[in-house]
Amino acid sequence: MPELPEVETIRLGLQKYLVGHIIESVELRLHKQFTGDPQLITGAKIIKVERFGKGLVITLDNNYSLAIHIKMTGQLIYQDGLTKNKPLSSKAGRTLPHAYTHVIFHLDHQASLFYNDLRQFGWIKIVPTDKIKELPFFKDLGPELMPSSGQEPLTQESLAGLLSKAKTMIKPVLMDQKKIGGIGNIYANDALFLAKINPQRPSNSLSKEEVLRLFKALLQVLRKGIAEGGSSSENYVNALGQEGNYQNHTLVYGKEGQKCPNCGEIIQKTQLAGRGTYFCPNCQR
DNA sequence: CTAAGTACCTGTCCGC
DNA sequence: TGCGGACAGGTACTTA
Repeated sequence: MPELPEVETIRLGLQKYLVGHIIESVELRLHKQFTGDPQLITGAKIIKVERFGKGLVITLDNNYSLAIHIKMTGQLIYQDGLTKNKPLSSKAGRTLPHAYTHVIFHLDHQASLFYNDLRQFGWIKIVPTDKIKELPFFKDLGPELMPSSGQEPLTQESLAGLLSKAKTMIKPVLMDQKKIGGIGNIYANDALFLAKINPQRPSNSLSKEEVLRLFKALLQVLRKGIAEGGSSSENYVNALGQEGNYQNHTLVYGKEGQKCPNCGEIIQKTQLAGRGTYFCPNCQR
């Protein structure tokens, strides 16, 4: 879920609702996920919200930014007098704050941004805006297929180049954020299915044809994910606390024992590099 | 350097 | 019904 399409959906919502707001105070209910002195950002105005891979950057007007990674179960939910009337998904907790709300940004005009995180893996860091790219996650992040903020997109040629350099299984290579930004388990499974490539194939064994199919498949599943507002198979919700729809459109992810949409063969599940891996043994050889 | 394994958390689901 | 164990998107760190 929080892969490129989910984080992009959150970004679109935050960009729409947060920009122009002033941060009046920061309420830390659990300190461990937050780094930096909240005093540095109180009174600052939010200028823009960008996404780099699965990471978010909220830029303020005082040369500081908030760098955020929601990892597995983080949620960023905006509420004000108007959005409060829209019901939150039960995945967002129905009413905020609750036991898993660890940070609250109190904004002007009685608005709030809630950070919920059941598993507490995510992080929020206050960083000088010109130092964002020095943070380990952002510094090492590889190029991505669908940049949100004007970076150069990963081309078919550069994908072919980086895949040819890796000898390990193709699926973990796709999910390596240092090589390609934004792809996680759900979309890696579906893209490999769409490209008819077995997840265990050595990365450098793909033909030119296969790399092209994979490139197109990755774009297709990521676009579909964004169009469906992300995947809420676990607890992902968008910036208004509502669920996405991609979980109802997955090709093979989560479909162990069901029929392949292509050939009718039974979809199998296995474990690859520690992650659940779904594939059609007939279509993906 | 790469690559594999494990840690970080809490909840859910499945089998006994 | 109750309980232990496996598993769940994703990095970050340690070990080999």
